[in-house]
Amino acid sequence: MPSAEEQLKTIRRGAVEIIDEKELAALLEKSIKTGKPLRVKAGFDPTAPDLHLGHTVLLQKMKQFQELGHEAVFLIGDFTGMIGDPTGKSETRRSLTEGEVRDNARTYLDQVFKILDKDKTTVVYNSEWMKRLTSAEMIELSARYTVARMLERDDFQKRFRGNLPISIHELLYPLIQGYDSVALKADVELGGTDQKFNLLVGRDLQRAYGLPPQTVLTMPLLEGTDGVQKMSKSLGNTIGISDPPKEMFGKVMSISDDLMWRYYELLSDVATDELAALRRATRAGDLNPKDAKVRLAKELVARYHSGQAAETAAEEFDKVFKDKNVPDDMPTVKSWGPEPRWICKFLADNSLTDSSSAARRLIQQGAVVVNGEKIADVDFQLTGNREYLIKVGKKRFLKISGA
RNA sequence: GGGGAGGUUCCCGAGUGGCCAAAGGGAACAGACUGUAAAUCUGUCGGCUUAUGCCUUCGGAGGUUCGAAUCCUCCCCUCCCCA
Repeated sequence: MPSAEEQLKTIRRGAVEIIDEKELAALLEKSIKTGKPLRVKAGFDPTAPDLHLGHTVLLQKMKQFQELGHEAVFLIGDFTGMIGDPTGKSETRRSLTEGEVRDNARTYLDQVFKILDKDKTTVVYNSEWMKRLTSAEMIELSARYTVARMLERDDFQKRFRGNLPISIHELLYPLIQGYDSVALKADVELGGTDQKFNLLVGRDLQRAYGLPPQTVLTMPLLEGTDGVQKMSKSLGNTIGISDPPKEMFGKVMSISDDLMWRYYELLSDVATDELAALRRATRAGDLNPKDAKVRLAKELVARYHSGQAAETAAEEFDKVFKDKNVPDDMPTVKSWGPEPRWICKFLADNSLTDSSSAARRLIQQGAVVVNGEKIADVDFQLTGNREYLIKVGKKRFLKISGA
């Protein structure tokens, strides 16, 4: 096991806040001395079935703990999921049914082990202990926290002041999440910055139950491909971890350079020192930022697909965009009888464009290339029994194979 | 229960009888520039075989009118205030 100082360096990477870093250092020292790993907990709300890179920031941090020899406890908040985390919500969230929660939890686990080491991860469901908690115990738990402290939370406070409803069960959410830390005797809990309040409740409750308080480590919310807003499905700026290799590669390549470094820091396995070197080299002009980006894109594609898929995606990418060639694998349709076909309709029928009107506009914009020649005539006819290679914009290709 | 505001094209949002396929912004797409970068600039952005043309669209259903997103009736939904 590396020294406490070395471990801290890794742990600090990308972190927004560590409460309290001195405590954590002490925990690490102790763990080294006793040979007992720390229990590092992170809870996941099984409400979102589609994971994207934003969700993996925490997993990445968990993995680092794992590699340092600690115990990763992956908590599925199946019980709390039925409440719905009120964090950042301006209104009561719909509760999920048990079935929905179970299904979501399963997809989570399928994806999670692409990052975490399955053999070194403890998976727990908080329904395990929460379902057994008696009403009396629940009341006892509630007695350890006050309404005033709950209302310190920004979102609750705003709603309270704004005379918006706060259901009682929403107040229970942080309490239960905190109780999870009690039940698990967690040493460290990881969470996004938006989770800070909940994480701190865990600390308080552990103290209230006579346990040593956990260290809280918050990670930033990853910016989406636009580089500004947090990655979220509703903003359409996500890179999904089940995106196909080419798409994932392309999306990573199109992020800005600044964002690239952010992704490196939060998502990559490239060691912190090496990363700093990469950055220096780029700034000094010794390394083309594009090459740094390729490396990142390859790493991510390899993680969620395979090394082979990453290589292929990279090759295709250069082929299409750098050398402006055509990709190896592109959709192909068979040619037809002798009669000519109007290109606009053809493009629409083969979903290269949304409609023939759209195709017409694209032609007018000079975006349609047939067999290497830019088409200018919106009336262009494709002849039957002939081979064609059609390109629409930079990314859409279609091959018509001869008869 | 009472009072008020509102539902517009992918999203936000203007439009209150014809000049509206509907301002503006965002997203998206295309072109230029590049490192497929990002940023920027330009253009497109309901559909229709080719259109000073036709069709569909402004919560839903009817109605008034030569003509409605705009007026009327009923219905559905959302939000706010009071109780």
